[in-house]
Amino acid sequence: MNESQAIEALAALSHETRLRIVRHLVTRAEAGDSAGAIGEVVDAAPSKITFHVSALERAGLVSSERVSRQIVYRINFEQMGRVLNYVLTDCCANNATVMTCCGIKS
Amino acid sequence: MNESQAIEALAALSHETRLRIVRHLVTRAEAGDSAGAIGEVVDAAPSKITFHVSALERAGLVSSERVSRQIVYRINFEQMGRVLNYVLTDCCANNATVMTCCGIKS
DNA sequence: ATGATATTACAAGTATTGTTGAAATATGAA
DNA sequence: TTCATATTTCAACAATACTTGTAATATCAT
Repeated sequence: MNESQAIEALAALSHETRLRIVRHLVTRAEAGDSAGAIGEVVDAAPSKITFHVSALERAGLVSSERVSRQIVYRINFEQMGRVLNYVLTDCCANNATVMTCCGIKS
Repeated sequence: MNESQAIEALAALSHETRLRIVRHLVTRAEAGDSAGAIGEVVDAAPSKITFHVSALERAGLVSSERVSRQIVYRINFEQMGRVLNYVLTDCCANNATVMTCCGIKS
């Protein structure tokens, strides 16, 4: 993960609706969820879901797969971890205080 | 840390100049650095530094202290850790894959 | 007080991002 | 093919964020 990828991911995460989408998709894990179902959970119109979920997908935080009439979105756990690792390592130089406050032991 | 604080912090981190400022202040640690010195390192005009460093300060990621004619800025390591912890815990439910990709053992 | 230095505040303009509703596309069922 | 459902695309608009240069403020030294 390079700087511009990290910036895109951080920007994608810095929005209430998108954070709600992420949280919901995390609970769905491998099952994922359709745009329509996501829209009901986060209470947003279809075009809004497309807009925000596209931002998450561009950032690599979410993947999509068409399943018949629906498009199923899934969270990309690896990418979420990479973003956190980028901030921790490339920005904070694995600072001990940051790691402790982040809840990391070693 | 609540959701809106996390969103503000993530937004603050999702900008090239601000990320450069953070990286620089991390290397300076407790010593911190003045606005002018930061401006030279990240190659930005004074008003630009004020604008971006203010965003970081509003997000609690940086603190400031006047020392004679200069204002010294310091990174807030605790807050950096809290943001990462928020994403890891409140958004990713401490998912094992996320933790592994983030470089966390336990 | 005056002048020099460091920083911030402001205003104007530009750019980017987000919202909304309507039209277009894709898929499956009758 | 025709209809219904699911999603995307688009255009117009609103709201934020960023940049730039200039003026204002704060501090220190003379």
